[in-house]
Amino acid sequence: MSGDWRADKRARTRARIQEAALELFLEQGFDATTVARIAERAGVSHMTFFRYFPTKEDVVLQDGYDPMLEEMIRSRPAGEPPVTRIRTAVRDGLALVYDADRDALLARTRLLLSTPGLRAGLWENQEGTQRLFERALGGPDADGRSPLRVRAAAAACLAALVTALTAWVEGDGAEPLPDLVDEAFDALRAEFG
Amino acid sequence: MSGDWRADKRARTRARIQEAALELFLEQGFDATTVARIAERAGVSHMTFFRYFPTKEDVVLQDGYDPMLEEMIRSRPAGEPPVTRIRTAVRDGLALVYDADRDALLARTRLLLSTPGLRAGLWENQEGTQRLFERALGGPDADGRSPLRVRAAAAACLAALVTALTAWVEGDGAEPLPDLVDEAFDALRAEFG
DNA sequence: TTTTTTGTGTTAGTCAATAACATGTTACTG
DNA sequence: CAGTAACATGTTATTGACTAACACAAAAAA
Repeated sequence: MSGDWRADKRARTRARIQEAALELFLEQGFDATTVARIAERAGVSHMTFFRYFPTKEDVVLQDGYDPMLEEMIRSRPAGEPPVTRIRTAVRDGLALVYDADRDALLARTRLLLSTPGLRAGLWENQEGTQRLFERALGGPDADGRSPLRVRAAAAACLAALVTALTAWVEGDGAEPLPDLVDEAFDALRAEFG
Repeated sequence: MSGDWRADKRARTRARIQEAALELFLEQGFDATTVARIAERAGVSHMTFFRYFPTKEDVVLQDGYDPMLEEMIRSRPAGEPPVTRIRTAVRDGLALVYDADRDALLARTRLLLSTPGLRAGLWENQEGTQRLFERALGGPDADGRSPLRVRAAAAACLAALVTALTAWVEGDGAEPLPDLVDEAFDALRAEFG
């Protein structure tokens, strides 16, 4: 088989570029770091960089959390109200990353939220997450929910998630992230109930 | 006084650039239109373009709706629940633009939502709108609402607004926009109640 | 009139992103 | 094993957004 070999190498090159980029971004800031410099540190040419990541922003934006989130939503009891399933899955999924990698998550999220260019890309990137929520809301037990209703609820869940992340970063990670997620979802229940 | 004369001329130049840009964007698409071409049609140099708009995206993104929205929120009865005030203000404010300028609003919104670069900038731009909602929620009668709760609710309102706009564009403007805003807010009440 | 302010143009530059083409390296095939 | 196809990477050149430096003109203020 050939794929194994190549896929492995590809994955390693990809990781090397991503690490080099994150280091440089944290050292000098996103805007002050050129793609050429990242490529240099990763030991590749700037063209190779763009073959792995379509834009400079994507090096930071691509997190692979969606599959895990989807799994966590699926594993929730079927009877639960959809929004609750999403809420719990988000809280517990984030808790996993939080426990394993708190500091890295904090640094990356701070970078993401404090750099205008990256913030903008964030929402673009989370279109995937929104559709994931829509599937959870409009799936099997979508009792008469209109598409608009499904989308509005999914967008609100995403808003809660991002709000929690923002508050977490602004408090410098003092409060436990999962608690903030809970608070954000509670806020929507209280305000829209 | 000097300012009057100058301010007028500035405003006219600004409007000329914005019109030229919108025309070209609708004719050829956002990406296919260069700043140089916009400047040419507006009769200015490309440097002048950037003196009026910091980025190419800002020509489309800058709508001046926030002051009107703020006024409409303020003019709501004080006893009303904050989310209802926002909801009504958004619906009625949008209805004003809708009645006066439906086709232009549709074209501009479609352009905004269908161009990746502009979509990304949308959220960045609406940070102002979100803070406006936060003022409405956390203002005088913020009975024990935590900052996080205020922000989560404001973000959800914004999500409802954008969801309604998206649905409106996707349906090619068939449904009246104000109705969609109502539906989106109803969805949140139903889903989070 | 002189001086300063303000708006604009010109020119030259940086940097992200794309395209075209060359090269080396690994995998298949006879 | 020779040869060829497939793939990853590099080199070079180009476009286009955006910035900085400096020059110039016209109107405002002195």
